[in-house]
Amino acid sequence: MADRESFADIILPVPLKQDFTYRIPAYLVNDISPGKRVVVQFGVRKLITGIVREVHNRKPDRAEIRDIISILDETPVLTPKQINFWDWMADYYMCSTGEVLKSALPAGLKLESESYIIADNAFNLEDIGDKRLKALFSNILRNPGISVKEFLKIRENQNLLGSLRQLIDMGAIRLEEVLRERARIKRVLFVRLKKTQLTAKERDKILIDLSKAPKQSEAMQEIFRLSEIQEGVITRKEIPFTALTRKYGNTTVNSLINKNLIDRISREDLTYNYLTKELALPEKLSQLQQEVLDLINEKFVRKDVVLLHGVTSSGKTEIYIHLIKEVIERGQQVLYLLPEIALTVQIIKRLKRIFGDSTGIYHSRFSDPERIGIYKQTAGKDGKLLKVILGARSAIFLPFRNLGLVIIDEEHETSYKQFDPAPRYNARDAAIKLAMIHGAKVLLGTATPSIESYSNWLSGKYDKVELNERFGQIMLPEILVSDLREARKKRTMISVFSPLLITEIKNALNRGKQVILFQNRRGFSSFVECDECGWIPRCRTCDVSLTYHKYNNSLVCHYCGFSRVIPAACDNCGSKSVVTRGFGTELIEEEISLIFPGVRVSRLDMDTSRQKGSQERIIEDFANQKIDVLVGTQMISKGLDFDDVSVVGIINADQMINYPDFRAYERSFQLMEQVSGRAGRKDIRGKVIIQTSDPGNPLIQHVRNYDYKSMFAEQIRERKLFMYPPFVRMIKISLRHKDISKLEGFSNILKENLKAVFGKRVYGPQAPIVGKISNYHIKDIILKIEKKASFERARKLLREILSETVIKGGFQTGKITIDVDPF
DNA sequence: AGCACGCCGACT
DNA sequence: GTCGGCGTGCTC
Repeated sequence: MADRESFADIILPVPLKQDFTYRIPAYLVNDISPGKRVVVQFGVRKLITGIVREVHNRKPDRAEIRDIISILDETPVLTPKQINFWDWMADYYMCSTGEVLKSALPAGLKLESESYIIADNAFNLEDIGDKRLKALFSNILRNPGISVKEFLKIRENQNLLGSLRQLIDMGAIRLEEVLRERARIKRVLFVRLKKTQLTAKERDKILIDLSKAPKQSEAMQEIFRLSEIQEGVITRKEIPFTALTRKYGNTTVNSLINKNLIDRISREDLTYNYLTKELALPEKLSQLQQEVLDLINEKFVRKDVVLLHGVTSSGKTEIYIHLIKEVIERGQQVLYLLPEIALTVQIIKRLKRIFGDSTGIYHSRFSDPERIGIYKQTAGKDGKLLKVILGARSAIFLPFRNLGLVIIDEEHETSYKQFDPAPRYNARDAAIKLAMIHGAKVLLGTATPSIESYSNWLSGKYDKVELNERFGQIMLPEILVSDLREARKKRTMISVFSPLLITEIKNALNRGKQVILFQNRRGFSSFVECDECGWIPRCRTCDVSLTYHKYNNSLVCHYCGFSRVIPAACDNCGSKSVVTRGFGTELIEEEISLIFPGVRVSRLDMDTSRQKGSQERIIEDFANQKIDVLVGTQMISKGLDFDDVSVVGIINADQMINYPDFRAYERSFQLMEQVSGRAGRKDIRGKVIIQTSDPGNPLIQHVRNYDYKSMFAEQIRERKLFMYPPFVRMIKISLRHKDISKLEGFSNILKENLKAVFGKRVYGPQAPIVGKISNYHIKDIILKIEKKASFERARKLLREILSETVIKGGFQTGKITIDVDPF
């Protein structure tokens, strides 16, 4: 080995921009390579895992360089393409590579040490003079091998760190860093024939030998049956151990093992990856679908990104399936992204039925071992290479070996954007970058394109294919508008329902059809108010009114979690008439069962689907006609196909349209069109009833006419006028401080410094809608950078100004977050 | 982000 | 006197 010292630049999971250079001890030099995980000491004692970026001989110019403690991987967990992708993400979304690491790796691959208290048994308790320390030490002796965290917990988090320090100084105890145990991977047992292949002759001999043990012979025949038989030759296959023991008993199977006929092996439990034994062929495409598929392939020759604009229920998924098939037949991998809420059992089953075990599912509801399994198999480890990955936004971080196609379904969905913590990335945009790194193609699918993607087509950056017919010529539902103002004036409202909606619900139920009611707000009501003086209970530490939750009769702050029981009387005037205002899904559900007694009504929102499997259960019950009316938030708008829904009611369209955000208009259109798409199937034309106080609103007309183009034209005019995307790129800088005057002072200094460079591109500082959260006051500054200007340069300048201003402006106690392309 | 250190006010 | 709150600085 070379006599020069070796070093490695390590990416550590901390929000610091640089890598950290450690020395590679001689005994590790041959094993280390970029992309592997290593254990290093960081700070005073903490041990953490980092990722090797580069191995080199350049000795850093600093006094202390620590050694790498150990290498965790035999083969890299990270490909060079991933490191490239991480760097891009950190740069574009203005965070550290370490923060990307935190989001990107499944939890089980990120180890952190914990401190354990080790008592010196030789130490004499009586040597401690201080009574308190003595008590503490004897407490430690009673809890051998306890972690500091645990110990603090049993001592009810009293601040004992100082006292522990004293005990360490006198030599009574010491702390030991222990890496948290790796995520335990479940293993399952299999048996298989001892020999790889058996001829018919060998098989018969075995059975003759076993003739005196009928039970064993029977089991052996079963094993033959479950193996692969071709022209009399038996090729061994792995057969679940428990399946055999259950049938033939433990001793029988063990005897076969002892007779050296079969082997028992243990494998990682990959049950989540097996499913269908029999694979189905993709459905035959309609002529129109086939034309669209051909067109997409044609467009891919010239453009890397194609937008598939297809109305709801036009059979986009089937087109995806055919496209996926083509790509994997070329030996490449496919990433199929869906918003979390659309990743339902329905779509998973559909894909697994076609692509079987080569399909991997990756999203937050899966356990850590499962995710690690998918992670490894995306790279082709564990003896298996996944071809199709169906996943939510974090699936973009998987170690693809040879990505050929990325499908981003429901590309307009806002949930592709990660809000907190950093990196605040948009998985749609990041996936396009990922595809570029791999030289892969991208298909964006949606019934209601985002304004950004549609204008990217107009500008020639993307290409576009349209699909304007629903599959099987089902008609788009008829959309009716119900004027709430008029109904209120005439006093014909029944609770929150207009007479038109009530009539349509009644008709549908009488015909044995189902109803979906959409309200994009969960809970019972949004807040309570004193009818006498107008007093509204608010959160003490956040600048919001408290939300009423009926099930536990409490008022809750949705920002910090503070809750109190609902007051019997007004805090302000003492009046007993404290009433609820606004409403959510919970109230609608209750009203329906009051107005239509005996009707089976259920609710699908975050509150009812928090438990694992409950979402699936509700959807299944509705699909199986066990529910008549389903009330839901936007969760019901995605990827669900029901055959017997004839009426969809949008309870309050104004709430969406008037939301103070520049995307509210676009978003309302998308939501209403998507929800409408749930109505009408085989035989009947569905009906959608939109309740609004503003029936003349052009947006309502566009929704009615399924007129995307007019909506787009109108919206793009406004975006241009008021300088919003896609004409500019925005960066939101959020400043938070407990001291409002410090916050105001600093935000003004920052604004001035930014203006000196960015001029009129700086907007704010302005308090957001919720101006205070958990006692932290908030101010936002927005930068709007024109499309034609260099965004890279803008980010660089911003970084410089920020670090300079923070140091000079005394804002070290404040918090700053940066959100690029915010929502 | 954690974590340790060090400086000040509130209690036994 | 000491506890513990929080501001400050550092991490190869």
